[in-house]
Amino acid sequence: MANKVRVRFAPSPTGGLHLGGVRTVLFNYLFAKKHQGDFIVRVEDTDQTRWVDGAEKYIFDCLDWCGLVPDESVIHGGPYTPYRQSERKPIYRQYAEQLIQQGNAYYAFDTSAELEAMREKLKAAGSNSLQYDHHIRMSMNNSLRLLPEETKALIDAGTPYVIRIKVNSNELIPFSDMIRGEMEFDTNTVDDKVLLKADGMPTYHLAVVIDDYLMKISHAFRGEEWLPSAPVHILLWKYLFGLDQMPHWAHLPLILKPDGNGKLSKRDGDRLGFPVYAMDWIDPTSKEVTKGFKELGFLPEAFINLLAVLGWNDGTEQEVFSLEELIEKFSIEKVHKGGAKFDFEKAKWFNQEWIKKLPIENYKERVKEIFLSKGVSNIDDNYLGEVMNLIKERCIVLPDFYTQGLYFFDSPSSYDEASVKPKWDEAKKEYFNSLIDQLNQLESWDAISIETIFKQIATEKNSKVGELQMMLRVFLVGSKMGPGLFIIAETIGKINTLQRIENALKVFGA
RNA sequence: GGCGCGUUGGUCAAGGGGUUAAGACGCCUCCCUUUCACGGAGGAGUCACGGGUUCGAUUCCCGUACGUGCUACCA
Repeated sequence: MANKVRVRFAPSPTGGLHLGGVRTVLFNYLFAKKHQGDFIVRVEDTDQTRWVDGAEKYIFDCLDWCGLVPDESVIHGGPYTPYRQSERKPIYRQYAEQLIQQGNAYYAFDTSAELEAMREKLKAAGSNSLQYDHHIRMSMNNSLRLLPEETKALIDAGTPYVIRIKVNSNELIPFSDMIRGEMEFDTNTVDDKVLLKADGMPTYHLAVVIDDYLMKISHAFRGEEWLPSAPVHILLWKYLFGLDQMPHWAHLPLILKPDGNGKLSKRDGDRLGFPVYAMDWIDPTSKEVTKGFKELGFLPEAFINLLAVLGWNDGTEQEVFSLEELIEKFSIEKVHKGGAKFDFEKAKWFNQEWIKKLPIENYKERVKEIFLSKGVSNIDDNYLGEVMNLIKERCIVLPDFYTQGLYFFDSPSSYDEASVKPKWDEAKKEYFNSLIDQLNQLESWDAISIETIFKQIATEKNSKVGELQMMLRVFLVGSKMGPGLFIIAETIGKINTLQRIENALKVFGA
């Protein structure tokens, strides 16, 4: 395993891709790229009952959006095809049988009713453990207790069975984690996990070990929720391929709910009003849409950035990192051990930073689509670019370009009357009428010239410039918002400016 | 219940036996702007608790509490 760095992300196609999932991908990816290694995506679809149509494609779409491109996968190909576990089904049984030959596994014929009865019995007896383990396996319906010919007869008769690992009692399993350091598990607390299900599919436990071996995975990153089953995987490595072949493990901390009590779930996003999935996920049966970061107007650069610093930092004060910087600076040793609560406010801040940082060309098309979808047509690309540069520092998510910039495309549909009316009088009216006259004669339409005239008339009429500016702003924009007043006038052009002042005069006029 | 993992401000976090315990988000005040932002200057707010070890613990050790994960023929 001292060879090439090879890591894998192993999602189950069961629905939307969660924040935590993307972060796992990201850490895998960063580690691989930092060490000139390979990033593999293997689809773990061994549970046919949970398989969801479209989920696999959706996962790859998300990775694509994030810019985390696999080197090998179901759709990218590679030397270890197939990369979908359901298509590798025949491989697993052979290893399960090998374990039985070696005495490290056994056939179990217990029905789910029998298993339940066993657990009830243990519970009634006040047992601390409800597990299928060395305490009870000799009283269950399996090949350990049955005579060989009885087992054979059951199998020949087509009785459904599973294959379980046989975990020896009183063994200590040392385990080294790149993030958590040295640990030890007591096999007395580990149960005889099912390795091969009755339908012939492997469980996760068997499949990861075999595929990680076959695909020559050197480092395995996964969520902390897998830590308790690590001893099963280690035992499997020991029995099947040897511990020296085993990848280095790293168990990532969990991303928790902002308000405490558990790991972040899709439900929390719905409840608290923020996305949890990378992209919109449409449930194929219910058609229910779960909003994603992308559709809410996040930039992939920001999304990656915010995920990277949730549980990791480089020890400096830097917080804004590009993917390239992350690859360069990432180190697994600096990943936190404790879980982190997700903070949507901070997430938005990252997006704002990236909107300001990136050239608008990076996201202009997406902004254009937003305007189009809101019914603003005939958008000139150069004009849109001008507008975007003017307002980008007041946008947090992409749709803000619409709310912050609509007046560059349409005249105000209403005015902030409360700001204007109390100060409106004949003198103001007179002022704006001469402003119209003077602007009409203005030859070069630029912010400085407009401002010069604006102030010149104010001085002549002995009026307060500030108050007039506020009014002109309301006339042009509709409310007290936006960048420099005269640059707005310059941008929307002479005709629009004069038109808007006249419109406003009609409203506030007499 | 059992087993695992964790615990620095409201949140993300740096740090690590002796420090005024960084920084960021959020919040508050002020400046800039007769707008909204951006930007700038300030402010409030923290080492879970109890024992050790030590001249000295936020830092090391042990407990406790709390949080969290697992305890499926799900991953």
